[in-house]
Amino acid sequence: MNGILNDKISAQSLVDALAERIEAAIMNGDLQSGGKISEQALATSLGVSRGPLREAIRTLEGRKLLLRTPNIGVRVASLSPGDLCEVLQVREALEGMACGLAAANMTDEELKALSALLHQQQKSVQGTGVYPETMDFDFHFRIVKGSRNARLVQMLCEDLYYLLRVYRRQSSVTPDRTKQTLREHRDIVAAMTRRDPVEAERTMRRHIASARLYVEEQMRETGAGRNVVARARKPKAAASLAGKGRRVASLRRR
Amino acid sequence: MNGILNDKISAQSLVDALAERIEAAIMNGDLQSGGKISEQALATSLGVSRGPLREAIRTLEGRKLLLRTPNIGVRVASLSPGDLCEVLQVREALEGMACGLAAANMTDEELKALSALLHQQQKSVQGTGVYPETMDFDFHFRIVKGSRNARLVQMLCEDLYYLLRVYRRQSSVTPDRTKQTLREHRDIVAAMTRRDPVEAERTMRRHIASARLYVEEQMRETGAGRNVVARARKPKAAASLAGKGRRVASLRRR
DNA sequence: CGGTACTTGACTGTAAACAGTTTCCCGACC
DNA sequence: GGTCGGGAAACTGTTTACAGTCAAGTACCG
Repeated sequence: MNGILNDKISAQSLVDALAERIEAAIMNGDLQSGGKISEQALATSLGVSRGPLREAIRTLEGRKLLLRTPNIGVRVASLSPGDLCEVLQVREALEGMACGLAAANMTDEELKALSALLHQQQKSVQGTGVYPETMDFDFHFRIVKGSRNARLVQMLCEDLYYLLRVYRRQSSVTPDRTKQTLREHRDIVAAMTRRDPVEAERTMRRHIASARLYVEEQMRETGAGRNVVARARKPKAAASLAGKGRRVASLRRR
Repeated sequence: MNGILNDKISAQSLVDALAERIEAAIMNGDLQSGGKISEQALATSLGVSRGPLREAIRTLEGRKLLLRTPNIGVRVASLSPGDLCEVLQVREALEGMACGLAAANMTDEELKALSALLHQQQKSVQGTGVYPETMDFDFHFRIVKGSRNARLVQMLCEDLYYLLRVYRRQSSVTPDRTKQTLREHRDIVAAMTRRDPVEAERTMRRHIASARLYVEEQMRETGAGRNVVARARKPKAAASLAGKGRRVASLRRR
């Protein structure tokens, strides 16, 4: 049974492994957002049967990464700029709360480490003019975990961050707000170091709100900002998820 | 939309119907929280096969109503008071945000209707000393919808409210805070009527925080407040979910 | 009498076949 | 030539069957 599919580790159940792979495929762009997915084709392509695949789809459906229309099929969610704004509002509320809690609950060591990370970011910016995305992720991740609220952590890190990463993929709107981001991060750390939950929440919310306002600005410029992503009907994105080597599956005729 | 939670129609697919029924069974207490459930037994009991049932379970798993341990089984989530506090913190953040948005985005008519609902609550309290739970739900529901943020609506109304209802079932901690609740509702409506988003958010957060503080108070009184609900190991809660009429299935020997 | 190992049983995880519905294409009719 | 109807293919939804794994109960040995 093993050897069949789990080449790496992670995901002790096939369903979880599938969910991860599909998620990755969406990130990669192997599965176009808005595109329809054929269960059969995807199953063959991944080298599994439809049972586990359907369960994996249900999982991702719960995370709003896939959308199902009864008797029609499943398609990859496409975030319009409007949707993105909604998500960012939610994130503002949640991560603001998280930051306030973190200001109260993080240990001094954790705060020191966070401060160190901030300095790294600054150094990276001075050197290359930009800093890696993972650093930003790490920054927010640490603060959220510092809230000591498991549910908050899960909602932010497992649900929202994924969505945002998908969006970043689909429309590479990576504005050059590096300098401002850095300034805002500094304010956040400052408030947290002062152990001031109210101010910590305020600065974090402002930080995220400024990202949202940027998107809204973009929306006003480029038309009403309803779906930028094509509402593709035909594409049938299923293919090209070449299973890890076996069964290349040259289906897809037509 | 119409009723409280349109449990009338909905569920065109078997999987969705199952998810709803299991959810209801958890509310009812037919499925004890913390209890283990057997796929096979539940499937027979509901008169369906394991495929759709497993998908329904995945769905509810995503909503944190069911927990799965690989190769062991699925059990109903049991919210400890600590968990409840976490959920209430999340709700405070989200619904605070929603209320602020609603103060800006609700129409005058909607505000007027909200105010009317508040008066109904007052009248009901004057008469019976208490007002129906549905009224409270309706109140919050309208405000959340008034935020005009679909994702916020979904997270609050489809995820959190269910969880809270499950909790209310499992430990009937229904404190008599009617009077205070009413006062807080009045403050909220007042702020919204003034179209003051900041104050609206603040009052709503205070409203939810006071519920959380009450729970924390209870926790301090009744021990450390780790799981009140028994970590039942044997119960095998599956039975007694008599299928929709057909196939009553008197399995369960042993 | 207690502990350990083995056997047995049930349940989860997975795959494949079956049934119902939708959609699309082609032909006939207006 | 266009439109409407019928039929076929494909896909989703569902059921059934099989294999692997875990847990508990029992028997045997120390």
